[in-house]
Amino acid sequence: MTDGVVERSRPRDRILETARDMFHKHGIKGVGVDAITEAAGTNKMTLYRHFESKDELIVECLRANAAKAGAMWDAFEAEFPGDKLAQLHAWVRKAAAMLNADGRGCDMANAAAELTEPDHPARLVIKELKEAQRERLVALCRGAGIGQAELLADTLSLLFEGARVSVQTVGAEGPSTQFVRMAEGLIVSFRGTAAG
Amino acid sequence: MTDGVVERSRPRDRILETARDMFHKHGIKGVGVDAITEAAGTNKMTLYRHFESKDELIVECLRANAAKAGAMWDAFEAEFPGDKLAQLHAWVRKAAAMLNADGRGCDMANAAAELTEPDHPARLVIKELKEAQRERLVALCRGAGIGQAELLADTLSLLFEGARVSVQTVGAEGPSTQFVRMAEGLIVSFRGTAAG
DNA sequence: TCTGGAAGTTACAGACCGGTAACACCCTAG
DNA sequence: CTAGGGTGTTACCGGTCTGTAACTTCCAGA
Repeated sequence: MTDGVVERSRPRDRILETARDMFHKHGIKGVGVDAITEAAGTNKMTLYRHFESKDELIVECLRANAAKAGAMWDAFEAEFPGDKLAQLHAWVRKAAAMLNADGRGCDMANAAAELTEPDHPARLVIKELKEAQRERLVALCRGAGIGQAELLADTLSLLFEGARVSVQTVGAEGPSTQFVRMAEGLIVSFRGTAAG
Repeated sequence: MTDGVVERSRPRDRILETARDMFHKHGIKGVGVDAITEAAGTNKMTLYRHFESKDELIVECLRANAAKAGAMWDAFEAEFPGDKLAQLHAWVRKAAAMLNADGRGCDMANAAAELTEPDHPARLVIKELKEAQRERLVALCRGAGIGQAELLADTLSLLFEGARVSVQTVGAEGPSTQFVRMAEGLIVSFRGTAAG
């Protein structure tokens, strides 16, 4: 499992990585700090030497997720330099792959569902990342020469978000199976009305 | 607040209604049975006389949500008898209204995010309701004379689901503002290719 | 070799959790 | 009037939660 992480790395990194994994699988309120530290091969005191509270650990985990997502966008640019349309199609493929990865939805969305306090520190991070992802998608659509770039980006964004919660509720054999078809169809449709 | 509910009704009904409200606002794991019974103007013993466990209470709350959703569909049929296309547009309007109701997403989806155990009794109820809703939407699309009824229903379904999590993460001023425009556009587009 | 800081260990505090036992009460149906 | 079921009250159980204190161990760098 996470033994590879446990083996050789700093306790802080092991805790962060283990917490990300366990929060993803079991939810935030479904995992205690004791369970995290034990799975990370360390102990609670060490956790509290590196993170001042569980809430801060949660925030750091979400930030780590954001960083990973950012790397994904960079990979699109690296694979298809300058070709924004190709990058957009790469995003569709990547999104579809995420749907089949496991039955769990987006960590950000799940965290938002669990952390209901309006002033919880995690909510700001969640909003920031989601807005950043939206801007990335808008930039791709605009760069691909699509007229109503914002509308297409928002539509694709909602579709993907919906597909992720769909796999979490009815499973991978539900409406989410049509995601690629929907997304590609929308891109074609929006490209056809580029002058709009 | 819920005082209207507390005033004159059976303890079981008060508990159920109060639990629905509190689960919706604060999440399932964010509310204890003590808080529910206190808000419902009763006590824990009475709760456990009517529900054998918190899990059963959760399931009953979700079933009550399902019943309420069913009533919504019936209202569409009552308002536009036989006119499936009008009912479909009514669904779009109703969905948009839900987005602006409060910052919380779908109770079913949120519950699925929180209750990660694969054999949790609530997961079955969630899946059943989501599938029932999908069938209702497919029936509406088919009845409206749309060729690819399943595809349109799934697309609208994912859009709505995505919009609900979007308001929960970035707020009501995010991509979800475009929901009606997207949905109406899709309906027009699918009607245009009815022969498909 | 010595030292200082990071990490591990054990125990604990205080709160909350879901769930139960025992008992007093009240209100309605007969 | 009386009997009984639904309800309220109090106290409690065992477990888990976040977070802390005090102490020991280890290891790298000077």
